[in-house]
Amino acid sequence: MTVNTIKANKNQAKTNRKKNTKSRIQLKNEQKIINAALKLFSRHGFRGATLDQIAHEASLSKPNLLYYFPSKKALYAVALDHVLTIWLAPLKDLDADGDPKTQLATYIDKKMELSRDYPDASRLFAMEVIEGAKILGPILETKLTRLTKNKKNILAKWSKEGKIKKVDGTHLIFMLWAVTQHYADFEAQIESQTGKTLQNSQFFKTAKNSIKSIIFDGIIP
Amino acid sequence: MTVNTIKANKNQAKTNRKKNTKSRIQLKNEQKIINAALKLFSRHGFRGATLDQIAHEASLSKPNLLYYFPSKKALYAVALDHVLTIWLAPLKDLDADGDPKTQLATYIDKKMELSRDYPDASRLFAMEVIEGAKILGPILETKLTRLTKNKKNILAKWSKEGKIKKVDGTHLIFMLWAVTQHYADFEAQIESQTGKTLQNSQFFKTAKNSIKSIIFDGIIP
DNA sequence: GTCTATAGTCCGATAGAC
DNA sequence: GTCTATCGGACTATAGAC
Repeated sequence: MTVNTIKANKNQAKTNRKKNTKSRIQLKNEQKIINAALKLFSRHGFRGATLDQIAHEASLSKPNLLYYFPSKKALYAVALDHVLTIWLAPLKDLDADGDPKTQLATYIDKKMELSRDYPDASRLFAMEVIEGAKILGPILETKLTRLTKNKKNILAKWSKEGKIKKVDGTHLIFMLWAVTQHYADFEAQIESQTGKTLQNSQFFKTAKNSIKSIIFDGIIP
Repeated sequence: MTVNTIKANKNQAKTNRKKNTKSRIQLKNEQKIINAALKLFSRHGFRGATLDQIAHEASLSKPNLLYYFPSKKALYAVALDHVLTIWLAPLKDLDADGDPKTQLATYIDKKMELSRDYPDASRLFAMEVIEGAKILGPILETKLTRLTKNKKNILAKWSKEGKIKKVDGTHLIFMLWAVTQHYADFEAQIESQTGKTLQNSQFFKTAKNSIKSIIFDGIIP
C-alpha cells in the first residue's frame, strides 16, 4: 500500500474483526474488483473507465463496489499500486556480481514474460505516465529513482571493468523499458502488423531473441 | 483526410464559396482547434478530454467549436489523421539504395526530432493504440502494413547482401518505433528520472547517440 | 460566425430497505 | 453485505438571438 494511505477499508470499524483482518469473502471480492479495475482503467484511462463497467466486469453492483472502495480515485490508486510492485521486480534482481550478459538477458526475458502475462498492468502504467503521472509522480521520484540510481551504478561498474561497452546507463535502461513494454502497450498495432501477439509462443521466442541479439551485438557487421 | 470521410465541413453549403474552399479565418480556426484537440486528447484520451477544455484552449466558445466540427468524435478522428501523416514520413524516406547505417541513422534522428517537436502527436497515437486502436485499426491494417512490408523487404535485402547482420526486420522496426517514441510518450517518467526532457539540447544529443550506438554496435564488447 | 441558454444524457456517490 | 432508487453535477449537443 505505497501509493497513498487511502482508507479503502473504512468499513472495518463496523465489524468485530481485529484491525487489518478481512474475511475470505472480502479478500476475494477486493481481488475481483482490482482485476476488473486493472482491465478497464488500462484500456480507457481514469476518466474513460466507468464504475458501472468495472462493477459489471467484477459481477457486482455499483454500490456494492463502492462498499469495498470508497471512491473511484481510491480504486485507481490501489490498482496502480498493484501494478508497480509487479513491474519493478525484474530490475531489482539485476545483480552486480553476476555475468553482465546473463544478468541483462534474464532481465529482458522476465520483462517480456510480464508483458505477455500482465499486459493490462503494463498498459495501466503507460496510461498513467502519458496522462502526466499525476498520481504516480511522487513514487517515481522517490522509489523508482532510488532503484534506477542503484542499477545505473552497476552498469557503470561493468562498463569501467570492460565487461560491457561504454554506454550511457540511463539511456540503456530507458531502451530496455521501452522495447519490452512496447509489446504489451502497442499490442493492437503489433497484431495488426503481424497477426500475432505474445500469446503465440513462437512469436514470443522470436521477439525475445531479436531484442537480445540487437541489444547485445547490434546490427552493423 | 484518410481516417474517415467525415463531414467536418457540412457548413460549406451555407456559404457562396465553391466546394472545398475555405476562408482564411476558417482555416485558421480549424487549425487552432486541431492543435488544441491534439493537446487535450493526447493527455486525457477521448473521453477524458472535454469540449469545454478544447474550446478554451483554442480561445473559442463550445458552440463555436461545434460549428467547425460536427461532433467530438469527428474532431478526434481529424486530429488522429493529422498525427498519422506526420508520424509515417521518416519511415517512408528509408531508401533501399542508400547506405544502411546512414539510412537508419537518419531515420532515428528524424524520429527523435518528431518526439521532441510533436510529443502530443506521439502521445495521441499511443493513447489510441493502447485503447485498442478502434478508429485507427483499419488504417493500420492497410496503409501501415503496406509501408512496413516494403521496409521489411529493404531490411531483408540489406541482410542478404551482408550489409547488416541477420535480424528479424519486423522486430527491428518495432524496436525503432518503441525506443524513439518512448521519449515523447513517457516524458513524465523520463523527467522524473533525469530532470530533463528532449527540449534540453545536450540531453537530446546524448539520447540520439546512445540509441544509435546500441542499435548499431550493441553493448557486449 | 459567434454567442447565451438549455435540453437531454451519463456518471459518481449516497440513502435506505432487506 | 447487497440491492434498488435517486440525487446532483458534468458533459455533449442543439436552439435561437444577434
